[in-house]
Amino acid sequence: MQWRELGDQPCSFSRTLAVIGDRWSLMILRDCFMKVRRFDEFHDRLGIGRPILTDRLKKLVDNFVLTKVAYQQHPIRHEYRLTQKGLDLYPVVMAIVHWGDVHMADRKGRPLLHHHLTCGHDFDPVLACSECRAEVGPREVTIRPGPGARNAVHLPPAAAPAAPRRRRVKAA
Amino acid sequence: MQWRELGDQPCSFSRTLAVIGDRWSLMILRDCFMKVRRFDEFHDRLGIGRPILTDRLKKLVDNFVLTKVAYQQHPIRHEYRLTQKGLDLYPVVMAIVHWGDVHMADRKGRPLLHHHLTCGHDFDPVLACSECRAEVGPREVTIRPGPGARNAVHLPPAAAPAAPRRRRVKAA
DNA sequence: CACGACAGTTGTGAAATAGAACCCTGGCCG
DNA sequence: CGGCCAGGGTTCTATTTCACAACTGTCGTG
Repeated sequence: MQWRELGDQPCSFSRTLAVIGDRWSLMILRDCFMKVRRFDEFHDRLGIGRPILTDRLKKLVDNFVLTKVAYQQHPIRHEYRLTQKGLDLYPVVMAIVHWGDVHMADRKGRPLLHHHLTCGHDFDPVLACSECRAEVGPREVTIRPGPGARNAVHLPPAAAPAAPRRRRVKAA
Repeated sequence: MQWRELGDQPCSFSRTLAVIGDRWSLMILRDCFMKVRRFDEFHDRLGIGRPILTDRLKKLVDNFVLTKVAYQQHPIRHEYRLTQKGLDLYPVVMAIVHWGDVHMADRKGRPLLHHHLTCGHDFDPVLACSECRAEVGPREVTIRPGPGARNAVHLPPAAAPAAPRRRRVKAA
């Protein structure tokens, strides 16, 4: 399977990866949330090759995650800003950062602290249920096909009992 | 910058990407959360080349995201299971899925629904503050260096006022 | 009018990938 | 007891993508 086929799957995860699922797109987005906006600034901070940066920025703009805004005429210069669609990636970025904080920090601790202006505390991002606000873990969730399901390929065995695990151990 | 250098940066985001930041690792993880465990099952569902699958599974095992468990002797066969470190990636996966649900679903709607067993409702994952439980958006958060910071490279201009944006428009 | 800032484009060689084919272990089947 | 099958890989090659360096072009300024 190639990159471009990913976006055609009936799976929100694949479709998202088709847009932001490569190393540089995600690094660019991280910087976007840190108020980085200009080509050279991305280039300097990321240590990325210019052609790749051009390509990724273009893809993100084409997918409406970023938008190009002129910040001056003479010569015309643009900066890249997050759209609402891009801003909505904040939970993804925060979840990734938090996992790194917990599992990949060195002895000295996490490189950054996040401060919640609304409540005034340093905080960790938590995955919560939109209905009951409790923290949600993988064990407390089941999935079933939604209106956009096209087939059962992406459902787990538990939700698709028609395809039981055929193990060839002793029985069967 | 190459892949392997990513993990050395003083940035939780980069370090996380060094472990899970490629297309196939993330797709494998998605399937892990859907109870997929075996080599051939990953292979069939993902449409991935066997050599790449071998490589990615090995990397995930080396990074303690997955662990290899024998499920039978004679011949010995293993399955891949999420470790706690791997299970902790649930918020990342859910955040990605949710973004896809909101922004990449086709007319028919989202392919999967998530049901929270604890409260009994279908739900959306929400990024909440660990301290006040309110939903958190990018505008309500500031960041500052933590104990593991090595330099200011990864801080935004707002948090590193020593490096003001030098724009060369009219003034300056 | 040379120089520097910004924002790219064009090359070229090095690395990663896709896809098919092959290998190994050990049951099971006739 | 020879062949076949399943599971889980490894080897091989052609293609794609990437990294890195150099070059282009527009202005504005000294």
